[in-house]
Amino acid sequence: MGRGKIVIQRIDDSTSRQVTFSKRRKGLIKKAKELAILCDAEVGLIIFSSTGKLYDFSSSSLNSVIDRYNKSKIEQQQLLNPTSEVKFWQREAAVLRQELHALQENHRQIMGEQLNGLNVNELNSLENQLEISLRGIRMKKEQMLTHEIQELSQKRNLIHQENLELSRKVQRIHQENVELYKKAYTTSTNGFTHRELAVPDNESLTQIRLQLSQPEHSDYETPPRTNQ
Amino acid sequence: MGRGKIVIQRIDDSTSRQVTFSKRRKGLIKKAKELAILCDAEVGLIIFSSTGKLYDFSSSSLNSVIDRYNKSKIEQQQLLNPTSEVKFWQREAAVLRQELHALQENHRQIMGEQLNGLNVNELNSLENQLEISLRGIRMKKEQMLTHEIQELSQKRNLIHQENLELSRKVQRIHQENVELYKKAYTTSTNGFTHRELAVPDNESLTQIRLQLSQPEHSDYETPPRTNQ
DNA sequence: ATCTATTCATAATG
DNA sequence: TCATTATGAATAGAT
Repeated sequence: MGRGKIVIQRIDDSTSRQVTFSKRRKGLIKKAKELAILCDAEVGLIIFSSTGKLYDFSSSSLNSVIDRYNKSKIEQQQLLNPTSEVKFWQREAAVLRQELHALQENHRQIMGEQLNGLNVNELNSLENQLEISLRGIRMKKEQMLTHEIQELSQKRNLIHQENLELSRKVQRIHQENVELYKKAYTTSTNGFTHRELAVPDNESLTQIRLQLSQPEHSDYETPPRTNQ
Repeated sequence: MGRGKIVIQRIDDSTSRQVTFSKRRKGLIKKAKELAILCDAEVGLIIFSSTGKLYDFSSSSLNSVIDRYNKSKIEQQQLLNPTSEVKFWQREAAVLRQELHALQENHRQIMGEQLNGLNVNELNSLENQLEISLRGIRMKKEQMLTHEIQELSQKRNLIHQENLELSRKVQRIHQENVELYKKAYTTSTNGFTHRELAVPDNESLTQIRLQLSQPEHSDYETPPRTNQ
């Protein structure tokens, strides 16, 4: 790319060699930078000119890239030297790395962070996915509420039953008392006073019934939670 | 670069994020590779995908790049912590490294190893440089040869002079002998025989002269070398 | 995985 | 180093 085509071989003229070095070094570093950004890659580049001058570039820190390179090389050697256990865990790690990566990617999209690269279909699919999730969540919620309502209803019925029984009990006791009272009244010849055995009036009995049939209010403020 | 412009931020859609990661990772690694080759640089690249998978690239070995990086970082820390002696030597080393590098570059070019990147002007300049060097070398060589020739010439003259003097000496001795002979011949009345005093002929005298005028041959095989 | 309309990176140049 | 521009390369979006 230039005024003319060139063959790739050492440029003999030192001046034009230096000029070309300067231009191409700049271009190379630019492209390395772009690759790192565009493709989310980690890139390290080291250049020594023919006069020994050092130029370098790294998307992060060159030392860290070199460290990673060395580790990677060691890993590769270990893969060639197949100690089964080491190999197993390396594969395991590789698989996990992949999965993690895919998941992170998906998560970012779900969180609506990077929707730039998606077309309408993909956006629709993402929307549908989210709607399905939402529907599932709502269904679950409804189930839970329905269940809770049923439980409360049962509880209420139970309590109502108890209430009725208690009412009957009270009625019975009342009746008994009335009869005792009548008996005592008709046989008052022995001179005893019977203040303690006052006959309760109907109003009092009704109050007792009402208190029993009213459930405790606190039961509703902290409803029982179903797991999941 | 694509059907539409995109903003550089994390791609939310995981599928397209992965697709983009795959494409861009490939592109980035390709460009890192090209930079290393084209510019003679040392490059290390480490990529971890968002799922933790490791991908890497290095122009040499990632561990060596990381080591160099760590050393470089330690150096930088030491530079911030200015123990004067340490600092001094570090600067010294840096300067030397630079010089060494420049020199190596130059040397490679001079040796004609890598002329691909040079234009015609640069090639001309290199050619000129080499021609100047060559001219210098040739000049020096000529100087040396000229100097040697002069020396030899002087030597020859000297020897020729000696030769002439010796010739004259021989002539003189010959003359003396001739005269002695004549004297003896004319006064042979005492009965002595004079075999020992034979008069030498002209041919013999000439032979002696030639032998003296011819310089020793070995003098030429190991000529005297001027320093520098 | 493949294709292609677009945007982007950069080689060449001043 | 800085700015500009023509061109090839990378890649986003779609299939």
